[in-house]
Amino acid sequence: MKKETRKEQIIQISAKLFKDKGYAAVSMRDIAKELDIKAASLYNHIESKQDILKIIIISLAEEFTKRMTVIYSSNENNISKLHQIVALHVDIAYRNQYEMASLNNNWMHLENGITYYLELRNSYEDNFRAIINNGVQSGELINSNPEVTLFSMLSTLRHLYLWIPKMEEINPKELSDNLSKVLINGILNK
Amino acid sequence: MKKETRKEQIIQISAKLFKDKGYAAVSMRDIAKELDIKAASLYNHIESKQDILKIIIISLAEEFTKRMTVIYSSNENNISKLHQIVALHVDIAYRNQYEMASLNNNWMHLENGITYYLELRNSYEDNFRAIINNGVQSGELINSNPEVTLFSMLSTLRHLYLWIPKMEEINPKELSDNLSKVLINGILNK
DNA sequence: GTCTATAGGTCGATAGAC
DNA sequence: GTCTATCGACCTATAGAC
Repeated sequence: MKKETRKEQIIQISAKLFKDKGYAAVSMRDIAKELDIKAASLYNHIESKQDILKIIIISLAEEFTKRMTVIYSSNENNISKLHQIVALHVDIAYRNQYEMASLNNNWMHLENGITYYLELRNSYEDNFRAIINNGVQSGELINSNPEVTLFSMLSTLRHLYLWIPKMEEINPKELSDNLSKVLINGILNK
Repeated sequence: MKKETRKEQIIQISAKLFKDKGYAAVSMRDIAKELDIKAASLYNHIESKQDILKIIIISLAEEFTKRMTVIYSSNENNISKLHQIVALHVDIAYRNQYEMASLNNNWMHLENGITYYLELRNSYEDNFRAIINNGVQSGELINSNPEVTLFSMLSTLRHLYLWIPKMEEINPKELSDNLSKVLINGILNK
């Protein structure tokens, strides 16, 4: 197990604080206090408070977009792709509970990098939308409003991080299977 | 049509700004500028910045909890109650797009009133959970993990306000019907 | 890599004139 | 009901000693 660098510690504790109070309400003194150092010392490891936020959000957004592209480009059927999207979100949410909050709620505080973030998010959503539309066209999915289906699935998947801590008795595999059933069987044309 | 008081203007513009940037990132000067007055003038109409947040959140949380109690206590079957919950959220989301953001993302900044808010939210969630559990017991709903069903529905319904502005071509009735189909048919035991 | 000290700015809120 | 002026607290970030 590799030892965690000071920089990694700062990123991690910041993500936790950003989740609890939001980017703007967390001060450099708050972050430093959690690490038992003074705020000025943080600047030996990171460039600025903005720098911390950017690292948290962009690295996670890039992972989502890359893995979505892989799913979209595969040769599976569209129902199978939707199952894989659910599994993707469950996997990332379990390993990045704090970071997910910034992705959802703090991206508007990005100064440099907000355009790039929005490009990543749009690419992700476009692929998701295309899979749903293809599923409707092929008859795999019922012909209801695709935007509503997209919105419903995305809202659930993006906020998994809020509920995972409350569902301690369930493991990632079970959650993924259970969610797939709830989210997808409802839109199957059977 | 009753004329909007200055206080109502302040609440409304604050809710909009809180949605865009979050409570902590909005200053009294920001709010005042939108109304073309100085920040000091705001204090003739409201007590404090906290006061504004409390009014936004508590009034909306009370409406949710009251109307959920009515649904829960009615003599309809559980599927019908779930349809009514969807309609309730669609109705409130259309009329309170900005306020919904504070309910979801700014409640942790409440100083006085956070306990009351959490009581209202817990009461709401408990009634929702009971309807799902009753539906499972009666055989109306499939026997999957009720917490996952609750989480999935709540995540979608609580974030309607993010998508309503993007779905201009759909009206509230259509959205409610469409969402009911997507959310509920998936958990019907058929 | 941590500290103290501090620059330069913004914050919420109040006092008091008009 | 609005304004100007201002207080004291807190903010991010830097300089420079150790």
